[in-house]
Amino acid sequence: MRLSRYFLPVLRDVPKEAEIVSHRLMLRAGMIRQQASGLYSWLPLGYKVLMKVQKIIEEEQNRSGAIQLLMPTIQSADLWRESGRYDAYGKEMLRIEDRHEREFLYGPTNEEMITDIFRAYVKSYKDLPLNLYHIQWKFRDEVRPRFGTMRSREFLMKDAYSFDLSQEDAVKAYERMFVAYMRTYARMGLTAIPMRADTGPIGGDLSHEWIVLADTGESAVFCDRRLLDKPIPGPDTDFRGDLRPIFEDWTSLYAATEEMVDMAEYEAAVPEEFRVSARGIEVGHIFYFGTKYSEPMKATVTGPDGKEITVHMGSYGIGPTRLVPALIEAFHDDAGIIWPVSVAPFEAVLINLKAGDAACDAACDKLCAELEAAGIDMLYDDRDQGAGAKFTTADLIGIPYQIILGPRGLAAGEAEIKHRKTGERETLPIADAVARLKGLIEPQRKTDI
RNA sequence: CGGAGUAUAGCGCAGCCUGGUAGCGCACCUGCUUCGGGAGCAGGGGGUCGCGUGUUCGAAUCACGCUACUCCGACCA
Repeated sequence: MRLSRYFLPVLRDVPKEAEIVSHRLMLRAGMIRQQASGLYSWLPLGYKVLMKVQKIIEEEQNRSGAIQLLMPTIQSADLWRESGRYDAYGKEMLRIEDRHEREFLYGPTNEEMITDIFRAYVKSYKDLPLNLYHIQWKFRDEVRPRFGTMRSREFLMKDAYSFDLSQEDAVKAYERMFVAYMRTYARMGLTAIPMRADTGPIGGDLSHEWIVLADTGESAVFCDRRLLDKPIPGPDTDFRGDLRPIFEDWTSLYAATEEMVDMAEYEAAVPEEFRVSARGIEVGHIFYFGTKYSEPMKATVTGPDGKEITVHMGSYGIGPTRLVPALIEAFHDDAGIIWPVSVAPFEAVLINLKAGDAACDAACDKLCAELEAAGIDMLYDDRDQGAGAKFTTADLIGIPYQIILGPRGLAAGEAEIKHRKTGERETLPIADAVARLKGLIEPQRKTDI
């Protein structure tokens, strides 16, 4: 992608409304634009990151056996009356009336709708277990939206729903999602710690949320330091097998958010040298809630003995529009964002130091074409601007590798690679640049960690 | 929902107290010179001063009302 032809409205000054670093950087890097309180447009660079995050989520959901579909944003009030949540949900739910004065709502979540789909088609125990998910915009009319897309009113959420014959089976479904979540965050380069959580208005009695440690996080958390370097289950994990040992391994060490923490229990469970008391950002939340929805909504299947069985359900949420700022909170420095390769909007940026110079343009055009042909997601800064402006932009938007070529290097037959994360620079023959960048980038794509 | 605050060009701000017809930096456009860490010079374009009502000969400026947005607290992917 040639930057001169791209749409990247970077800001020199920080808009005054932005308080936390991720919000500031998303605005400065031209990733988002606020349209109203808690409502954002995703500009091309931001959207590209959002889609990379979404793709990783999809791949790991699919790997775990969940099946993707898509439900609408607008839902009928009648469905929510069946579960009793139409009245229970309160003002956070955006209620809408259509031209016929029928009542609708902009979905804050989809338990009712997925249960409706399930009960319409699934009649036999032989069709279980089943886990259906979608990635769709949600709306919750937050009292106080803030921190950019971290807490917006309209947000994208991956929500999965599991259906099982018994509590025992439902817990297995819960464990599959648990492992899928561990892998999802790891592929984005994030260290996210599963913590026992309050079940909130969704209800239920088994719940974990994943927390990324960050000073700007909204919740206080207490956990065992040994959770931070625990190895993540690999790509060969058998999701049809017994995941109990992995689940127990991860949940054996103490970790809880402020709503759930019992300080005496925490101090008893965690030796002092391993205690971590910090702030964190919630990036995912999973629940087992039994028959809370299947019971009132009559989601049943016929069992082997011919009797009706009310299914046990769980729901599993990750917010991609929150993960993007969470990633920035985790990965940035004074100069800007530092994307992990797996979610970077571009994997490398080619900086033409003297755009307009015929020889330099020709060499850069050729190198860029070769890098693209090698499968690298490239941004090509071909703008007619000073070198400083280009370096500043590249640093700000956080592209993992900068490959720098100018008249001086061209005369020597050399290009330079700058590693955004470490600041390290290496000079190498132009002819070696493609192989070198490929070698650096490919292992970091984490497509099969 | 309680408390505090802001609203003037795309962004950041000054002007308001003490009313006299709007300014600075960046960005943008043109030309020339530049080109390894946000280049220089010269010229240029762009504003219903959030909205409404009032006071006044005259309102960005004073008064009243409204709206939007932000921050702090109670709630949440």
